[in-house]
Amino acid sequence: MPELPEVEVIRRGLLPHVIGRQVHTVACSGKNLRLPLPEAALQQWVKGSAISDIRRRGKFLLFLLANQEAAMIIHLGMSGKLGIFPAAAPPGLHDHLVLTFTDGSQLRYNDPRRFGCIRVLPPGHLAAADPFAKLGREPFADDFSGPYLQEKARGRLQPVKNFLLDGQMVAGIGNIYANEILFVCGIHPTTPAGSLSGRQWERVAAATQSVLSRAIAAGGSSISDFVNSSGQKGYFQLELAVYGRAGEPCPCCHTAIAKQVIGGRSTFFCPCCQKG
DNA sequence: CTAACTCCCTGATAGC
DNA sequence: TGCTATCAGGGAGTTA
Repeated sequence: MPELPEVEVIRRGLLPHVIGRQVHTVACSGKNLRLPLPEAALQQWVKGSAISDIRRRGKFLLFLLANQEAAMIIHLGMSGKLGIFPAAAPPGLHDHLVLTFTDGSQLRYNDPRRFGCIRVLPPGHLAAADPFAKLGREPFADDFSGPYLQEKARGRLQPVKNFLLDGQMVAGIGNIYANEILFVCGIHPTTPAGSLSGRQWERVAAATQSVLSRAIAAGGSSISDFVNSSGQKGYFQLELAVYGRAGEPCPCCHTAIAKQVIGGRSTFFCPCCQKG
C-alpha cells in the first residue's frame, strides 16, 4: 500500500525511463478505476506527447507533458503499480493503462483492486488552478512545522491519528506511517488533535520527516526494480515498530503492542510508551 | 464549520 | 480439499 515514501521511490525510479520519451500509443483496459479512466482525454492529450517531468504531491504523481502544457495525474490507491516494460513482455492481468513510447518501451499501470485513479488535465488547467490546492502541506516542504500542525489542529476534537491521516491536514501519510509516527512521538493515537502542546507538535513534525525519510531511504535499493519488472516486487517496507504487531513486545519497553480500530482503521500502539 | 459515516474493489488469509 | 467470511485501505462524497 503505497504511501508518500513508496510513491516518491516510484517517481525516482521511473524518471530516467520516461523523461523525454514520446507517447506513441495509449491503451486502456476499459474497466473503471475508482473513477472512470478518461480514455478520450488520454488519447487526445497524452498520446503524441513527450513526458517532460514527474512530480509528486502527497501520494499523487503528476506527469507533465511537454508540448501542450497538459498533464496526467495518477494515484496508486491500494494496489496500484507502475513499471517500465518492453512491449514484448506478457501483459499483466490487471493492466489498466499502457503507454507505449516511440522507442518501444512501455509504462504500465497495474491495479488489481482498482482503488487508484487517473486524471488528465487538459492544456492550461495546470497553469490556471492548482489541482492539489486542497491538500495539506508536504512533509518535506520548508513551511511544514510544528506550529503549522498546531494551527491546523486548533479546536479539533478528532483523534490525532485521524488528523494525521487527513490529506487536507498533511499530504501523504497513510495508516502505516501514522501509526509509526505517533509511536516515535510517544503520543496515544486517540488524543484529541486540538489538545496537543506546541512541544508535542514539534515532535510530530520532526518524527513525520524522520520516519518518512528513513522509509524513502529504505526504498532506494528497489529503484532499479521499476525497469523491466515483469516480476516487480511488492512495496518495500521500513522496519515497522508497531504496525501489524499486535501482541508483540514493544521494541522500547517490551509491553505488548495493542490494536484498536480508530476511525475505521486498524491502529497499533504501545499502551505504555504512548500515554501522552 | 467538524466529524463520522458510505462506497469503490480483489487478493490474501483464517476458519470450518 | 474447497468453500465462505473477513479484512486491508485513500479519497471523494454525503449526512448529522
